[in-house]
Amino acid sequence: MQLYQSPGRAPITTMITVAIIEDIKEIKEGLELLIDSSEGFSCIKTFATGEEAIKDLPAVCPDVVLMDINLPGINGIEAVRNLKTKCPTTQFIMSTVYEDDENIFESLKAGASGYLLKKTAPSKILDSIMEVYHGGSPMSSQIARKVIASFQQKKSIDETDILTNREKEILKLLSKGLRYKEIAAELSISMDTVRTHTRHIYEKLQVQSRTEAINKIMGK
Amino acid sequence: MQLYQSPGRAPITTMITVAIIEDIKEIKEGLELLIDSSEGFSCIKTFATGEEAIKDLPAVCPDVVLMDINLPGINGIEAVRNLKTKCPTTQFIMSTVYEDDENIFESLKAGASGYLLKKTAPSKILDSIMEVYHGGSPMSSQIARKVIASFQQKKSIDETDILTNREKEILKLLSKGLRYKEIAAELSISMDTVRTHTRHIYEKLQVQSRTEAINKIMGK
DNA sequence: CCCTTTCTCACATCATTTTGCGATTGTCCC
DNA sequence: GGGACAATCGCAAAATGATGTGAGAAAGGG
Repeated sequence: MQLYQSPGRAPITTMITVAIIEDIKEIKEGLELLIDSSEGFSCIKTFATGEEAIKDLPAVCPDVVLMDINLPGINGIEAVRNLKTKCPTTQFIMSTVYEDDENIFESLKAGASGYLLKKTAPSKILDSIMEVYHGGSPMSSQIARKVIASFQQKKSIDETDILTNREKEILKLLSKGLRYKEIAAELSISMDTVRTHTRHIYEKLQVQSRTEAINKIMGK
Repeated sequence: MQLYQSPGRAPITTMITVAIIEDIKEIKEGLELLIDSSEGFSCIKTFATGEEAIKDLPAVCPDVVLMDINLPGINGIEAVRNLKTKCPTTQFIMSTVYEDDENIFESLKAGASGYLLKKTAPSKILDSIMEVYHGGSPMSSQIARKVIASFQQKKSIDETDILTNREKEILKLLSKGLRYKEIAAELSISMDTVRTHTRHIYEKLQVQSRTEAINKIMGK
């Protein structure tokens, strides 16, 4: 099946082993063909569901796994979370149609190293497998920007200029989960003053609860 | 100075304006020449120190800034932190000889969108400027991996095995700041059930408030 | 079949938070 | 001095959250 391998060539010593988890039959077989027909790559296993992968993938632990996110039953993110612990050296590349922030971050946290859109060109897919195998993290620069943006969201409390210093101080303590009476004790002021500051904070941030205020300032 | 621009060609309408902050004269002039001699790019300003840039860059706010990290006086990261607020639309690409984790993250947090090593080939530098200008985040996949690694250290809610799936679900909504009644509506269950789940969550996490629970699970 | 876990719901009570309306004291600036 | 703002405190009502107790239904394992 090595369509592009010249006959008589010395055996490839560094064959990259790949597994595919993908529920759509056509896509799965397309990827399998792409990989098996490319020199230096071998698709050693495919699965249609996360459950099957969790059951049988650890026995082989391929170099790279292409994991669909939208799977029936347990999704690809959960599958990676589970499998990454059993196959720590395996590199996981998520595959999805959506460029959804939540999924991107959850995937990365779950242990994925790369993130590809399904519309990605076949040659790019092979590049990405190579890249992740060699310690890189393939992702479009658009996705990289989202990842970076999540860093920048975390403006530390002090950068907000709409709150006074005292209000920032109160908000910090609020975010630590202290109660009004504890904050009052901490700052040696009355509980009513804490109430007043909190009210002002909420008004300025346009929220109506502690958690909302924290989320608004700290970023998600 | 447009070395590579064919004579008689129609004027470029979308010229990308670039500024360079770099204390080593040779490198600075090399970059300047590279940019000015490339079609579609214009180096409108260069600085040898962060102080000068902070003083005079806001007047021009170029599309892209190449910022050296190791500058005398205030370093490139501080300079970006300062300049990004004054020129929010300007994209900053950090330039450095070291692939240092700490610097990478601090730069990104400060507002940089890309990260290049000084050994990067000239053509790649131009590519990166284009990329960052078009909303991407150019970085080597090695650096991307480091960025991703920092994500994986953050335990996500789902990794807690002491909570049931339903409880995790409730906690996610709690962390978004929703009220009990809103959570109940969201999950189509009664408010009392939300209360019960919340109580169990608190018992398992050994906390006694929403904020404490969030802090405990989300980590610092 | 029994036991455990999970998810569900109810009633009740107390604590805490959120919100409304005032008010006093400084400080800084025009 | 007048005005704007920041920080402090008080009272009080309404809303929400936290906690105790109990309990039924469904699922899964031994």
